[in-house]
Amino acid sequence: MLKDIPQEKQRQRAPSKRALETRARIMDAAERVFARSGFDAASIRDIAAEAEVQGALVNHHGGSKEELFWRVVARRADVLGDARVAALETRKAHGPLTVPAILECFFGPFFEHVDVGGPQWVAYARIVAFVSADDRWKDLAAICFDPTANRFVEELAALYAPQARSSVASGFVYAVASMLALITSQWRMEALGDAPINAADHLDKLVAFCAAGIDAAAQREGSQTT
Amino acid sequence: MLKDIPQEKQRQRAPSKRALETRARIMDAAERVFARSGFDAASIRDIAAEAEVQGALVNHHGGSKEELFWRVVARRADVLGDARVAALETRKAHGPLTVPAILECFFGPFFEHVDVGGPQWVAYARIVAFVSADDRWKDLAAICFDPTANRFVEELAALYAPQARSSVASGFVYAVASMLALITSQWRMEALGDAPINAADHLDKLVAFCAAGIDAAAQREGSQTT
DNA sequence: GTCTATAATGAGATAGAC
DNA sequence: GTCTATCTCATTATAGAC
Repeated sequence: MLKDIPQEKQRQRAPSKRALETRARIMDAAERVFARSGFDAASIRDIAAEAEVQGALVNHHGGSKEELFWRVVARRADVLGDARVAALETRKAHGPLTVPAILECFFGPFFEHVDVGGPQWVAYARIVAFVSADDRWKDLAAICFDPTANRFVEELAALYAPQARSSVASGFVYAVASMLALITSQWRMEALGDAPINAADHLDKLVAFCAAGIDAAAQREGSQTT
Repeated sequence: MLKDIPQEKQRQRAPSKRALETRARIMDAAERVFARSGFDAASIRDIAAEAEVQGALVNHHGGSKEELFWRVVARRADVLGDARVAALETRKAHGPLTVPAILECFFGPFFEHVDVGGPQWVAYARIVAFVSADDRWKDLAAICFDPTANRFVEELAALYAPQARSSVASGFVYAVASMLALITSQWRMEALGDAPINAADHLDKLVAFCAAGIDAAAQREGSQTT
């Protein structure tokens, strides 16, 4: 995926071990700072301070601020996209797919990474929410997210008549928006619901919400075939 | 609503007509610039240029950059919140409410304003998407959006058993996220769906998606009572 | 690969004339 | 209310020593 970053310079030699550690520390720091401040409010200085390195090193390892942002997003999008497609393949090998099953393959790897990877993956999720809400990152989203998204829309669309395809695509975008809302707006759900939230229930409820929604939207245009 | 803005200064005299026009022009310009750049990337200078006034006038009429942002959001949130609640009251007077009916009262006034008000309301919608995705505007969201949101969650929750309330609240947050996605990510739906989108169908599909989703999520916790 | 020092730019805000 | 001019500050990025 990194090869898709415009003007990505090809490195001539393998970086040293120390350089790799420094680089990883800078990427992680950038991820956290971008997550809490957004792209514009984040400064290279903040990132350098968070990584406990000098400012010039951030430019050295990450390139310009914008290149750094692309790298931060692409790094995890790669891993996550592969995990999602793998989950889909595995599920498919065990029997016919359903809408909830497909959504579980999309949401599941994400929440598993959040569970085991902790704050870094939550930070990534917040960044994805920023990227999705802002036209300015259209190209980034297209390169990093579209291949996986297209695959999932195709699997979903296969469950309905051809004329329902655009409804299914809309439903999938709503589902992604809902998933991101669960990450960024959990406090809001708790405030409106007058109760703290059981984390374990959340994924199930999200799947139930989106599966029913996609089915209802698709049924308006064509009948389910499986 | 403006009274809720911290440190809002009470004016001593009614502003002149010219001042009102200038002020409105500045607010509209700020709305457009904030919508396309977000808060941090927008500059007072950009806003002044967009409004065709001098930079100092923006500070004079809008206060600090952050105060200006609050004002821009609060101005429309007020109008929209009232329209939504009014739609709900009217509907309620004509018979028992349903989930789709409640959602239509929430979504409808918004899309009507977008239709008649055009670009300024679309700009507002994009700003709301930014506000919703960013923790930093929690207080702004709580003051401007929560009263209306609470009212709608209550009406929805009244259709289900008490223990379903937190599921209904989650579903409502998902619904709002989906509504914003329709504004900010329509291009994405069209790209994934391989077809341009019929604008008139969109509201219906959004309602169908969210109503089915809320019902499914709520049914996991309690049975519908009406 | 890492660091110090600094160049070059653009930001928000205000003082004070009209 | 409006405008000009400017203050003060923080930013990104790089040059060059080690």
